[in-house]
Amino acid sequence: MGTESIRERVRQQLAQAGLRVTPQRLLVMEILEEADEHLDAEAIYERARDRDPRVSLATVYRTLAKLKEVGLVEQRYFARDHKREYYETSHKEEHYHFTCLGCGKVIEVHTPRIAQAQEELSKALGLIFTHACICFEGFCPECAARRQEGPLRASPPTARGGFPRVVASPSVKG
Amino acid sequence: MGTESIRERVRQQLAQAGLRVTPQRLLVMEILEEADEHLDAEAIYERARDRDPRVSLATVYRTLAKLKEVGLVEQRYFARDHKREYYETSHKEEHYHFTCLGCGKVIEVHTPRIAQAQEELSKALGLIFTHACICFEGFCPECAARRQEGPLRASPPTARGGFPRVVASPSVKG
DNA sequence: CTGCTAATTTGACTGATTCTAAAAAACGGG
DNA sequence: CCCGTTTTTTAGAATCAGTCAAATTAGCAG
Repeated sequence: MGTESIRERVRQQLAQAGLRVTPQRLLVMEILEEADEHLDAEAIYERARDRDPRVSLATVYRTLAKLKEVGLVEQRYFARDHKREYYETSHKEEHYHFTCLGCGKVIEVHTPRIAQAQEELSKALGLIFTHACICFEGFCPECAARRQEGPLRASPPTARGGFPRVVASPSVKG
Repeated sequence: MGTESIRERVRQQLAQAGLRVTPQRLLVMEILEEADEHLDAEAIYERARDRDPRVSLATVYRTLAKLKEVGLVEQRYFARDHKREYYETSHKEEHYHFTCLGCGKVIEVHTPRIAQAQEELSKALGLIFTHACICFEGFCPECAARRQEGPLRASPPTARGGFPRVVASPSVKG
């Protein structure tokens, strides 16, 4: 799937959502689609500016807000560095995020338990769930193993400029 | 249980954690113990200052960080207004938080599913979970009912000065 | 082409949290 | 009870992600 077809699809999605199709919006969506990691506004801004100087940070923020509003992207928070908003496109299946405190890598995990919890709580207490913010942290198998030997310094490489890669993992069946 | 016995217990807890016992720390812990709601640093600061002017906001922040470090208090984020850190003492049983978008109230919910998810994921993927950040939002039964009639304005009373009460709820069995 | 409207830009602003350097207070030994 | 050492507190300045505002620009209907 080349850049052109991404642009074309995004163009349709934007139009369908009743949003104007602007170069900036296309660019932001394109960057998010291409990314294999979770990006924050600043990272998106940097990448966008490289390709088209007619983008400002404020526009990236506003664009992300719009895209989120119409459901094209989703906002995430990670346990560490909870104050930064990360974004990903929302076409992927339901998943949650696990941040490794050793290496900083973000692992996507799949489990039906969260949805199950919501259903049960909804039924038992009459609550209506509209949104959940779920994130986990701990150690990935590699870092856990390394922890056996020397005591691990708990300070992960706080990815400034080098954002943690996202790793998908098989799901756990309910 | 009077104020004195709280102070005495906290005094021991602090000493046991290897922390110096200062009036400010006792006061912060006391305020948290007495609170029936989740407080942020500023709210704690205001209450502390009323009782003892020798407290600064910076100290409240640093004290909370210390207390969290040794496990006496826990930090929470709520879905909306995720930029604010809320605190509660950590002697309560495992629970999660549900924020009502209608009235702003925070409901404590109990479910074994989250722990179950962590166990399963841990077993399946070799991950070690050390911490999780879980919060839900949606509508409480009352606000959900009200939503049937008129379309609900989704802007909840963003508790400045009046923080949402915490309501405990029965747990859902596994 | 003209004008209307929504979108963008730049730069200033906000507000929660953290840092800094100097002053004060707590602990342990004498 | 007093002292010296070490930690803590203080007040104010700094930081940093995110937001807002005024002026500018672009898209599109007529």
